[in-house]
Amino acid sequence: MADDRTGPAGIVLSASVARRFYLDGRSKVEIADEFGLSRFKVARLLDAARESGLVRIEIRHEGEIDVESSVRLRDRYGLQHAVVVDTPDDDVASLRGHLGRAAAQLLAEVITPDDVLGLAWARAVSAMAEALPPLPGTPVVQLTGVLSLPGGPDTSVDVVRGVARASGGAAHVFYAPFTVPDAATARALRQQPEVASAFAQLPLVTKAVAGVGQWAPGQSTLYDVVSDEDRAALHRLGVCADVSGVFLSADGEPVHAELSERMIGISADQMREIPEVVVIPYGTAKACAVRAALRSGLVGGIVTHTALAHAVLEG
Amino acid sequence: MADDRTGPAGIVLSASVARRFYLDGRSKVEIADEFGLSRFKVARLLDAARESGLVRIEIRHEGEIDVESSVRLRDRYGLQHAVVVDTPDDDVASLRGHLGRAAAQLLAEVITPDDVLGLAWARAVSAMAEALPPLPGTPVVQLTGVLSLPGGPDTSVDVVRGVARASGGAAHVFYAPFTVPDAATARALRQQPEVASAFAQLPLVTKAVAGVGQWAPGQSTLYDVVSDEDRAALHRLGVCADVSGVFLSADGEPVHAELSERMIGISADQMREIPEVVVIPYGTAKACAVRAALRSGLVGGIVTHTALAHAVLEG
DNA sequence: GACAGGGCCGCTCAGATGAGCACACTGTCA
DNA sequence: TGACAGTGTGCTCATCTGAGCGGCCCTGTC
Repeated sequence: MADDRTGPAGIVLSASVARRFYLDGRSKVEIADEFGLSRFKVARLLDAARESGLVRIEIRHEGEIDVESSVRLRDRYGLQHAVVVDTPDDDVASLRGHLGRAAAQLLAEVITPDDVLGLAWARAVSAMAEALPPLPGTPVVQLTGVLSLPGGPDTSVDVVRGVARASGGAAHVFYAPFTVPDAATARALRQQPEVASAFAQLPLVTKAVAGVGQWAPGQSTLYDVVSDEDRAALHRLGVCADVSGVFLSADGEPVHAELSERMIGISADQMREIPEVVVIPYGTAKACAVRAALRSGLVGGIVTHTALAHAVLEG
Repeated sequence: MADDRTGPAGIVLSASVARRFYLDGRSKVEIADEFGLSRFKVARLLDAARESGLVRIEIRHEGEIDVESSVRLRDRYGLQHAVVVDTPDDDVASLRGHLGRAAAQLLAEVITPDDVLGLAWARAVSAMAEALPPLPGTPVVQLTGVLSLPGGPDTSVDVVRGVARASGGAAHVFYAPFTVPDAATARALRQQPEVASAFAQLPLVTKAVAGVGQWAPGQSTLYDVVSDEDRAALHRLGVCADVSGVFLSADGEPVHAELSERMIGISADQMREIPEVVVIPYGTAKACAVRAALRSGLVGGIVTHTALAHAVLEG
């Protein structure tokens, strides 16, 4: 008859004890003395209170960052950093701005004076570059050739130059297109001193930022500029995603395509050597490509929005 | 530049660590190993996370009991038990039923086979008695004379008898009115064997249940049955509350009135000797009387509803 | 380049804590 | 009455934890 933990007195006692422990920060010994219980009894009451839901602990951030999804992404894919921004995604330009700013904050936070930054070309990377505060003398390396879109934003060269100018570090840039008509031209371009010099920096790059495309119309800038034959060929090879020109199958395996021979940019092997590659994907349609990128092991960081994070996690 | 705790990476790291610690129950050492930090750093992150509101701990009960108010009442007045029922208070009969059931649960929970139960008369005490499960052979003692209301509920005798019958314990009852016309009659009644025998049990009573009245029209059954002169006399003496016929000033001091001489019931001194007296007040109008009762030190337990609890705490 | 100031970090050690064990009590059955 | 399973409680000891202290690095100044 003595004490039934589910009765009113038990509930109120548990709540009192829980309040003292969790909110007032008292030790269990103090609480035991105060209530005339043994410290073991206090421990059991507290366990029961958590078990029964009387004490609820929630981890929630008031700001823009969706910590729940961030942590889940980080844990699920063993990432170094994951930042999920809780922002409406109906307006793509605004969304890209939000992600760019979040990525800029992330980069500013994790970069050290010893880092060498690599930048691939993507619209989200441009957005990030615009929001980036001056970095501590960080050298910046261009990872991909120029994919010029009429009326589009800055080219990869412009972005790298801009970031390096602000940081005061060296800018390792090269003027070459991302794709060329044949492999021989690509080989010749790679021999050019400027290109070769930039590529020689690749092993030194410690942090890089890239976009993610899905191999489908409107989901990859690269997809949208290559020929129908190239599109079909990569489809046949099972390409699902491209990360700055590195093609991946749905399960994250790098796919070497003939098109790769005709591109001036970082390879899968080179990307693997970079300690942390941060990607900035957006749009729920890209969930499959993002999963491929995260599974590939090439990517160590992600900045995205809630809807895509959910799509990736629930798939 | 290294780690700014307010940046996205810092927030997500804090959230990860907090999740591991608070939700997964890992130790700080384990977490430190997992994240490559020192356990001190983990401790600081967790402190900062709580400080900043990233981790929120709330104590809340899903059921009828308002644990927040219960704990506050209990702490504020140093009570042994406080149970605040979160129930609408527009219908008095229904409210009394809720409080009666809660009080019955409380009593059933805290009573032991060694206890002797005293019952004063109040409508809420009747409601409690109706909801009370059989107690373990508990003797029951009547604390107050009979206040008969035409068409009212059971008298104090009926209530005591009913509870004792269910418990299988002795019923110490007496048939005498609560108030009589003069002090001499009261003294004579107290000499009667039946009354004297019941009163002789008073020092043995370990738990009692009573109502609380406020000395105002409609706020005290006693007020409503005594003469205008008595009402005025007690007003002049500064009486604010009556707890089963024990009169209290607003600051909780017992007030001895001439009327007390003409009553057959427990005195303030006798009540003080009872280890725990539980009161069951309701109606926000009684806030002042309840405060007086709780301050008096005569009362060790309270069962009430949220609105009155708030009124008492905020006054 | 030297140096003082300030903040951050990890170490030490005493105190707090939890897992596991032993014991007491209760109600049940033979 | 006595044996016994089940439950609740507190003890022991190894581990975990936090306050305080001192060292280290970074920064700004001369």
